[in-house]
Amino acid sequence: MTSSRQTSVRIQKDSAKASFAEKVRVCDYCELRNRGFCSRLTDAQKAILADTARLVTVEPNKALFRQGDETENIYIVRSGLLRLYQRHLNGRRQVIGFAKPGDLLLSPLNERNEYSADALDPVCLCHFRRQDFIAFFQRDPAFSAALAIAIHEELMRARQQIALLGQKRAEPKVAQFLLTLLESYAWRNVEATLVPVRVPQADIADFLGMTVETVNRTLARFARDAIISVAKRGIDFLDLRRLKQIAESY
Amino acid sequence: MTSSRQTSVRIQKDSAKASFAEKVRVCDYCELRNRGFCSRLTDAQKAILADTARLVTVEPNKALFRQGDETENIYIVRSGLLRLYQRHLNGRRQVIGFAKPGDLLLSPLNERNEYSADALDPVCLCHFRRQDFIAFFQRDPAFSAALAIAIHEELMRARQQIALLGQKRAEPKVAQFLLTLLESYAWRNVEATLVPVRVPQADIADFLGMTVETVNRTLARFARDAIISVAKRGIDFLDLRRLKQIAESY
DNA sequence: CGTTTATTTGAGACAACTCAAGTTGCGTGG
DNA sequence: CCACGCAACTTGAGTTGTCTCAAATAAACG
Repeated sequence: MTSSRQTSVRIQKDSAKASFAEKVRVCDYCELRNRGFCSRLTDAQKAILADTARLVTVEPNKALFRQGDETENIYIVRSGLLRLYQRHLNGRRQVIGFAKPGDLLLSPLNERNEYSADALDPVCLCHFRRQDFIAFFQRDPAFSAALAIAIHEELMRARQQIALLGQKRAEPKVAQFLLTLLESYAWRNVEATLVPVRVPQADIADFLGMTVETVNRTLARFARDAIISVAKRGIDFLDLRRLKQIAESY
Repeated sequence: MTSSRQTSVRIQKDSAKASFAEKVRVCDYCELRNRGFCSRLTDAQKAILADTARLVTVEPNKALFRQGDETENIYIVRSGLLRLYQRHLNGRRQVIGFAKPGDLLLSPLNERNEYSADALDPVCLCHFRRQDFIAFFQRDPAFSAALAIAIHEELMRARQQIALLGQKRAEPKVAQFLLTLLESYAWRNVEATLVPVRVPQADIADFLGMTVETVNRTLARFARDAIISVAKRGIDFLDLRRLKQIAESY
């Protein structure tokens, strides 16, 4: 169980004051314009959204927002990785996922945050006032369709995790988790075999519903068998074929 | 693992041939007009939907549709209970939920069914051609908003299940499952303490990621401790307070 | 009434958990 | 620059809950 951390978000004012044309250019430069949620929007829609967008950065291990707080903002991740988690009545922490570039955080359909989010590494995000988002949502049918699709994709990811948690043995769980993690970094380079962040083992444990010790021993076994290699900067995938085998083993 | 069952759906022609006014009346009589997905629609929207709606019934233990097939229809459950499940590469079956009256089955956003559905008891549903649904979806922004909300609710239910599966011990899992099941029958009568269907233990096991034997032993323990009482017709809840205690125990 | 399917029970194995102790890495302050 | 403290990671030993395998009811179905 992690102790509660202080929220620390830095808003970049320059972006807030930029002219319309400049803001559109911010989107132009963004490598995500054709990835994730943004890719579903037309240029016109992007321009309108950019008009109300602000940039924020979050330092590693700091909170972006907390479960239960009023949902003031909706976020789109530009870079970095965040852990998303819920806390349950008995105090147990359930990590519900990891947000990567292109992901939409929080839904305008909720008044309060369904989950907390903290940064695992330096994170940069666009954010929008929920009210603006709702207004846009009600005005533009194509936009609400895009949102429906985004939520639907999140639903399918949640189902993936259900399949993962339904597994009984530790090795397939960890293997599948590692593969999913790699996938989320492979959208640029198909041959990528490096995940460039260190995901705390405690987070993996709370994601997969196991103890830290078991996660650790499983990772150690994978490392000993030269399937992966864990370094300070992240995880190297040495034997993808074998890892996939393990992931699919019952 | 259940053997594959034959799809057997009976379409009620009389409804298909009913006049516009009569169809609206079908909605009027439906006790679900203010529950679930339908409750989010205006009378005008309901009338348009009813225009393309057909009624179907499914016998117990028969399939309504199968994972991977082309999504021709979208369904709304009127009565009965269905199990929804996916089959994974290794052959494992993951029950992803149980559909109750008012629930929307399948998304027009998918070309193919994400999951299979079979009836646990006699089931009656409204169904719509996916194409009609999409057309409506694109034409009416308020309708796509309603759909987004429906998908979002499904997402939150999926997160509930994630929390459930994240649990390590068997008793809290089964207890929480039972409470959720009861809840889905308590929308009319708050004091309801009876679930009037027999959910096969194999389905519970594949839902919770445990074996039939463990599910059985856990249920037996609950019954021995007079927390529940399992009969042919369903489950009686004798000690809700105790069950909630167990559900929240770590 | 025989055949199939679902539930129940037992005994034993084993994987994951608990508890406890050590190690490593890293930032802070002397 | 080193000493210190804290948090994350690692390792070991022992326990236990769940799974596996096997077999005996009990129900459902034609």
